[in-house]
Amino acid sequence: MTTRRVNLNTESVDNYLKAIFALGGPEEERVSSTALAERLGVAPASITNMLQKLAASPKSLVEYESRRGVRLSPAGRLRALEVLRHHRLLETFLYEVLDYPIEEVHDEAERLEHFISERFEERIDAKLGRPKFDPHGHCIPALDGKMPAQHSKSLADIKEDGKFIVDSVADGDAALLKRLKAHGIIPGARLLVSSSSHEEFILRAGRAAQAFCLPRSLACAVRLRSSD
Amino acid sequence: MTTRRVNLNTESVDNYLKAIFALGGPEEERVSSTALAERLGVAPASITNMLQKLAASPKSLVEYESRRGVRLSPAGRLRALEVLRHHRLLETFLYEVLDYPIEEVHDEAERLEHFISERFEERIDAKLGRPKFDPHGHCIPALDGKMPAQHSKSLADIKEDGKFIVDSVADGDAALLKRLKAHGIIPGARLLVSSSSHEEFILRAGRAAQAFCLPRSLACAVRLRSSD
DNA sequence: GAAGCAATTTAGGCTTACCTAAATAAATTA
DNA sequence: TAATTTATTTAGGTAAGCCTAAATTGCTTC
Repeated sequence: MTTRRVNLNTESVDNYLKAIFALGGPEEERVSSTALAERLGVAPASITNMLQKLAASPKSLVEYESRRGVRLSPAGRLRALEVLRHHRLLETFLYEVLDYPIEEVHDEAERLEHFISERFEERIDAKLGRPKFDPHGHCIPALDGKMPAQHSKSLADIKEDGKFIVDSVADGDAALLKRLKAHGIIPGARLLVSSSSHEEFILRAGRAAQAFCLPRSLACAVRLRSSD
Repeated sequence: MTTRRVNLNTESVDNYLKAIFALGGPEEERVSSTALAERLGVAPASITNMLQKLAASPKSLVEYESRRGVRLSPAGRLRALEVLRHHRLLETFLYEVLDYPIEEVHDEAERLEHFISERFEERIDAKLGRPKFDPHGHCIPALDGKMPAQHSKSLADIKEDGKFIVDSVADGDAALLKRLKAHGIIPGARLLVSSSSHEEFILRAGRAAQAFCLPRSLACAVRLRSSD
């Protein structure tokens, strides 16, 4: 029989919690092993194993029932938000203070988020003037885990042409991010959206910028809010 | 039989290389397993094990002969210096940009040095104006591993009373560092050294500062150069 | 209601970097 | 030189966090 205890303060556990948080969505629905396996790039069996250990641990971070998926417990949610806070503060810091190009902040933050101290977190937060948003337009959770409600909608859900403000852009795909930036599609920009076909959107930021064709499959990388 | 290959890009290997570099001294003498074990806080058998793997690896980072100690190869030395560069740049950055108290920079840098990218290194180096010394007065190795020769001497080797300039202070012992700072004993300070007994030194920085009694056992934490 | 299928879990392995205990080698002392 | 002490290495083991292959479970669908 396998051991029943885990050390909960590992990079690995943090990544599981982050993934459950992200996949659970705002409704915090149960997340399946398969979805987690895909997200974390790990075999489904490894997921089961880790979830069993996490659930069996005294400090319960997740609620897990065999074959019925996982959810974060309040403690797990708080931890996930702490890591997210680290991540987004780091991204902001790399962008604002160290002049990283936006498409490179994610990977660096992804590595460092696990290793910075509370003091480091506090100091960059102070240095940046307690920012509320990272350079992608994502909001930075407060120390107690609070985040203001989201009022943006995914470009993927836009049904008719119109004018919007870019709320945020996804940080995972560096190449896409670079192209979006090159066309002026950055948080806060005015954006003219027209749907050329079932395949793609045509986007134009400001009037100087060239039009940009974005396949619908990537449309979820851009979130919008109405332009007043 | 144990495996003959190691992944050389691990935090652990970096720490071994750093320790060998530090213990070898400027003459780069062979370092014993016991000394390494003590420095790294690990059982002697674990040292033997790791050294055998390191030595057997194709990319030879160390020269190791059974029961005769280890030395760094040129490649190992370069790697150790890269890590040392990371460490000292980070310390400088935490101190100058993030306003850390000097006694806290070491531990944070010790953790982060393994995870920052070349880009991060370059950016903090640029931000700091390509510094040559860290806040403890230690010189920062160049990208190619070069370091200017040291012209300081340990307080422990001082035989007669006199006036000196504080060259550097050791970074490992936070409590001591804090006390030294409180008495004005920081790199660049003028220092009056008198030897009260076989047990301790009496140190006075500037004339405002209070005298500070430092046990001889800790004297190696302070390095001096002559005051012109 | 049985067959087929996809998702999930169990079982058993591997690697890394540690550990302890026992064996061996080298150095010191009598 | 023989005996003792100390340093080092060998041998065998552990915990994490991953893996693959082989069950198993819980649906669908006929």
